[in-house]
Amino acid sequence: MKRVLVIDDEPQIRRLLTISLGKKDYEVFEAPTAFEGMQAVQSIRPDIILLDLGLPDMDGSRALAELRLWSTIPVIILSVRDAEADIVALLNAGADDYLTKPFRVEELLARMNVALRRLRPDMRESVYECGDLRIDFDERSVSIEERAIRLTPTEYAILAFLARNGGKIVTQTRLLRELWGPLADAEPGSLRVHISSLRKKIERNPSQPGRLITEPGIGYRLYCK
Amino acid sequence: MKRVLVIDDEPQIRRLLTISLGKKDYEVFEAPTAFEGMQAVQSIRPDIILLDLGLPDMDGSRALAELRLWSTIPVIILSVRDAEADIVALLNAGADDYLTKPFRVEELLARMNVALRRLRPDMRESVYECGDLRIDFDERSVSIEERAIRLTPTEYAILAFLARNGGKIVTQTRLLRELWGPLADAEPGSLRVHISSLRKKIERNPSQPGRLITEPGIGYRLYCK
DNA sequence: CGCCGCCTTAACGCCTTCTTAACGCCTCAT
DNA sequence: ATGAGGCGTTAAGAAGGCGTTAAGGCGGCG
Repeated sequence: MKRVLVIDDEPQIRRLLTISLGKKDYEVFEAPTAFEGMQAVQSIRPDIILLDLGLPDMDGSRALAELRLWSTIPVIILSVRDAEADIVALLNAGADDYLTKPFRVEELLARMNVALRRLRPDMRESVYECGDLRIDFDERSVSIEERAIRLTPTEYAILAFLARNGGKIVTQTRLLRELWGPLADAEPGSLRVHISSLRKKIERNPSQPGRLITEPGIGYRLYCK
Repeated sequence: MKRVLVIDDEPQIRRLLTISLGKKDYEVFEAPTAFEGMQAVQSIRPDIILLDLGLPDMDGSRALAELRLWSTIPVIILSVRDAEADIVALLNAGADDYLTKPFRVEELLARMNVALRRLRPDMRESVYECGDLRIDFDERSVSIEERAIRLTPTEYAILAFLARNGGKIVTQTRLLRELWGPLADAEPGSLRVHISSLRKKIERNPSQPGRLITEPGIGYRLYCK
């Protein structure tokens, strides 16, 4: 569910966008003036902005320039003007796209997707953190108290799987299947060895685990202090 | 100085683009067919691609789909077709923009800037610097303590790819795909040799790497001191 | 044609990682 | 109390990954 802010002074355009975007998993917010639009950006924190150029109170390019002083939210310009100079100026001022009215709704949606798609990598949080233990799934790195821990592939796989299950109990069979695939007839013995060596690396006192907890007869879970 | 690959079968379009983009700090490469284009992406490693839809040997959307299997290089579609369905399909298939021929050159340049601007920040930096190691992506040159290092094309490709991934672990398979393309059945053995000779050039003590770190069982990463 | 630089392949040895087996501890049920 | 089974630990062996070197092939260039 993405939030989109429509800044346009024509009520019928806002209505059209509210309806058509509302059907497509967007939460739509409206602002009739640039001034109210700027305020709305602050309070609403939209994921993307649709900005009309013909606003009564402020030139669209001025509004965009001001916005770009402090925000990198994607902005798509909607305008009746089709002059190349306008388009170039707005795109260089930081707009992400420029559509000429009357625009086609499906195309607008596709172009909104493009603008949002390029944003993903920075937005995505892919770290597990719990006490002083930290797992960065992107970097594939593990650290305790800021100190990096070296794990073997299997050890990392176990820890990552338990972390992804967020403290819930994971049965042995599920872990075995996760590590060696559903077909392999995996030995529980091998798993026990990996658990042991993993504990040596992430537990203060490996003989009394504080994180990697055994649930007797069931499996294991990652306890978050 | 950015590299742009123009894939279009009409010589006059290629000529027009080569001239007008050449004036604007672009190094222009041309390919008349989708097939040659895909090969050129491999060898040239452009920063952005302009793709015509009306290619003789392959449908443009097919070409884009294949490219997107392994690459995220920005692609702008150039086409005579103006049907909404086409535009939406291409944008959803991973295109970054869509311009209808005849297009306006200034607008194209502005839209190319937008596409390049949206890249991850670390991707569009033209130099990588870390300790005494310095990589200039524009010049394709590498230096340590101000001393220039001579690297072979493959060595440079490995180092540059690791640097662009900013210290994160890069899987062997990803590195192999990056170097020899997605189709090639690449030999890990060859990669190991290149890594070895690369280390001889950039490491103080190649037998105990301080920069180009091996992550056993996974891949490599460039460690920034 | 011969030289040179680059890439690939193969061989070998080292080292990490995984597996297996043995043993001891604990818990629980009989 | 005692035996059985689950679990943790350790050590040893096997397997495979990785680094290195040398040799051969390919293409560019004088």
